[in-house]
Amino acid sequence: MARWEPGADGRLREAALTLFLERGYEETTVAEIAQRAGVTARTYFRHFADKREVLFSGAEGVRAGMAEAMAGAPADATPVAVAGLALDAAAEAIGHRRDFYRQRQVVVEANVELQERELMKLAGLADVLAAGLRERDVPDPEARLVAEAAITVLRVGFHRWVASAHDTVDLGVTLREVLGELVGLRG
Amino acid sequence: MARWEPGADGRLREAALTLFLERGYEETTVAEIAQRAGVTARTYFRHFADKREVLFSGAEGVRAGMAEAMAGAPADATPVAVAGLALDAAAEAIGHRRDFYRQRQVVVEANVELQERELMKLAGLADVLAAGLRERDVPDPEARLVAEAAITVLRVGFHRWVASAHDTVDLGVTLREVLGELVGLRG
DNA sequence: GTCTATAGTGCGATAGAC
DNA sequence: GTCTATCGCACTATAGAC
Repeated sequence: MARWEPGADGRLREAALTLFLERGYEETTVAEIAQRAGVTARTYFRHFADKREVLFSGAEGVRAGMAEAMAGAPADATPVAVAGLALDAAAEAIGHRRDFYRQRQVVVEANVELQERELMKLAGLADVLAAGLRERDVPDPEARLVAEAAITVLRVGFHRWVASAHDTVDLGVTLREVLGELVGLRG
Repeated sequence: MARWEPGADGRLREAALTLFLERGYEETTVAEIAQRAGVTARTYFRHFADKREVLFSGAEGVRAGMAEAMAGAPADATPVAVAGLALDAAAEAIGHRRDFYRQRQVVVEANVELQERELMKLAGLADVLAAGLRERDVPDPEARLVAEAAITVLRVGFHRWVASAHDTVDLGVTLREVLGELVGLRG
């Protein structure tokens, strides 16, 4: 038998979400999460930079998907069209686990620290988008604005999607709808 | 002579910004800020909910200004026009102290925790905007989208403004420019 | 105004995989 | 032997409880 069971990372994530749902984020200590996952608190902090990060480690996959989608977009695509493809990729990375994100959302909405981290992760995605647009020679004032606008679409659309009463709602479709509404805005 | 000097609040704010600029946010303890302001750490936490909040207490004035501007907007104004008036009010509350916000920005950009709090304050302003639009009978999916889009304008425009090399740039003008760019976006 | 719990860090030791 | 994941302990500062 191995000295330790493999997959500490996944066990910690699952233990954390379960405990946060049962007793709340603040009322759960890192030591308790670690114990439930069969490791020590010191190991928790080796996997996650801080207590909150256990709920947000999925963002890396989204970043990668968006960057790849932008790099592969047609050369003549407009900035907004490129952002649309990046949003499609985000939907691809997120949209197949609505149950998980609904549970996670309950925890996040109950705690300000977690909301802060969520916004920071979204800001990081905006940076990825802006960098991807600049890579395609979109000049910086416009690249920044389109990137931030696309993240607004992601935030608003994601919220509609997790709050929706129907399982059948597709995240990708929702994001495209919101993007259409945004570019349709008039003063 | 009074038992304590008046304006502990203002002294704490000033002491905090000075120390954060000199030695960095993380390297400064609450006890040091309190000592420089002539109070105890306990008093610091009576004035500010946590260590970070000392840099963000100005947000309340912005909230109030935006809410008032929206309530006073013409009855036939479009949602985007109402958001524009709210942005004008935000510029009014912020724009006259560019030096302060430039210094503050140096501190915030050097620390992730502070960036998280900043994003949370902006999200709070989005809530104010959405509520103000709903008050004017703008239905909720649109109210939310316009509110979040306006905060995108505020974020992008504020950043251009503090980063500008010229003292003469006006925040209100900048926000109007960015709002125009956003509603001008096409797919 | 003091006391305490918890988050988070640094470092050395350990045990297995390769 | 090297590399990696873990433990265990000592330690500081925040933040809240008493």
